[in-house]
Amino acid sequence: MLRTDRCSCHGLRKATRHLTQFYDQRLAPVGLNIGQYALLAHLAARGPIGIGAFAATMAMDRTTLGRNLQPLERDGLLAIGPDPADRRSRLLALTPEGEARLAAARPLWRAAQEDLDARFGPERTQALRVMLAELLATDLA
Amino acid sequence: MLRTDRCSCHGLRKATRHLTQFYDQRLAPVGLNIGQYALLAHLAARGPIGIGAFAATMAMDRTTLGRNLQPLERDGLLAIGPDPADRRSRLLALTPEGEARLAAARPLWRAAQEDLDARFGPERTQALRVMLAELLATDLA
DNA sequence: GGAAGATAAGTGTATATACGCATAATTCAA
DNA sequence: TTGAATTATGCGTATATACACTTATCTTCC
Repeated sequence: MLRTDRCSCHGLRKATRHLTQFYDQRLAPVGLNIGQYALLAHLAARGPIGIGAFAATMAMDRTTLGRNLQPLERDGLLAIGPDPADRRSRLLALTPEGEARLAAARPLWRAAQEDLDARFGPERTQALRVMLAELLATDLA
Repeated sequence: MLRTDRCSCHGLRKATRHLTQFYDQRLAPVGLNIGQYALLAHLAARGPIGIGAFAATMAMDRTTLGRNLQPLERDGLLAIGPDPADRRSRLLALTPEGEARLAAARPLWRAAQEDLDARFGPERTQALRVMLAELLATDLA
C-alpha cells in the first residue's frame, strides 16, 4: 500500500533526490550531472545571456547559478565574457568543448528519459511534468 | 500559456527549489528550514532510531543524513547516543528542546500547507503528493 | 553634469547532497 | 573459534542551494 507524505514539500524533495540520483548515474559516463546538463542544454538554446536572465530562465537563485557555473567554466565547457552593451553584465556562452560535451550527453539523457517513461508510464510522466510546471507557475510569495 | 519542461528531472528540481523556498521562508521565524523540520517531525514519530534506518525512512543518503544532523545536534535539538544492542550503531532521539522547537514550528508548517492548498488547489496538491509517492516507489535502478 | 536610485554581479557564510574510502563491530561459516 | 563477509558509521571531497552584504555600473531626474 502506497503511503503519501503529509508534507507536500517533503514528498517533493524526496522524489527529487530519487530522480536526481537516477539521472546523475545515467549521465556519469560523460562527466556531467543533471543540473550541469540542464545548464549546458539551456545555454545552447538561449545563446549568449547574462547571469541574472539565465537564472530566471532556470528558476534558480542568481547566486546559486553563479556558483554552479564555476566548475563548468573551470573545465572549459562555457565561457563568461563581457557584455559590450553593459559593463555590469557578463555574458555566458558555450565553448566548442561545451557543445561537444553536450552532444555526447544528449543520447544518455534521452535514454534516461525513455527509461523513466517505461518504468513510471508515459502518461503519468507527462501528467507529472504538467503538474510541476503549474506548481512552478504558482505564485507562493 | 504554460510550458512544461522536456526533462522530467529538471522540472522536478525547479519545482522543488520553488516550494522549498516557500516553506523555508514560512519556517524561518522558528529557526528551522523544511528539511530540518521534516527530520525533527519524523524523529519524534519514530522514536530512537539508528542513522541508517532513519536515512531509509527519509529516502535520503546515509551520509547526507549524517551531515544534516550536525547543526541540529550542535543546537541541542537532538541527541546522538550509543545503541546498547549494537555498538556500531548510534541512536537518534529528540531532546526536550527539540520537541519544544518542533511544537513551535508545527503551526507555521500547517499554515504553509494550507496556503499551498489555497493557491495551488487542494485536489491538485493531493494529486501531486500521490504522484510523487508513486515516483518514489518506482525502482529506477 | 552630478547626485539618487536602480540594477548586475561577486563574496562570505551556512546548510544540503552524495560518492568513494576507511574503520569498527557484528554475524556467519568452516 | 577464528577468519571472512557483512553491516553501521564517519570522513574527505566536490557540487548545490540561498541569504545578507558589498561593489560596480547604469539610469533618471534636477
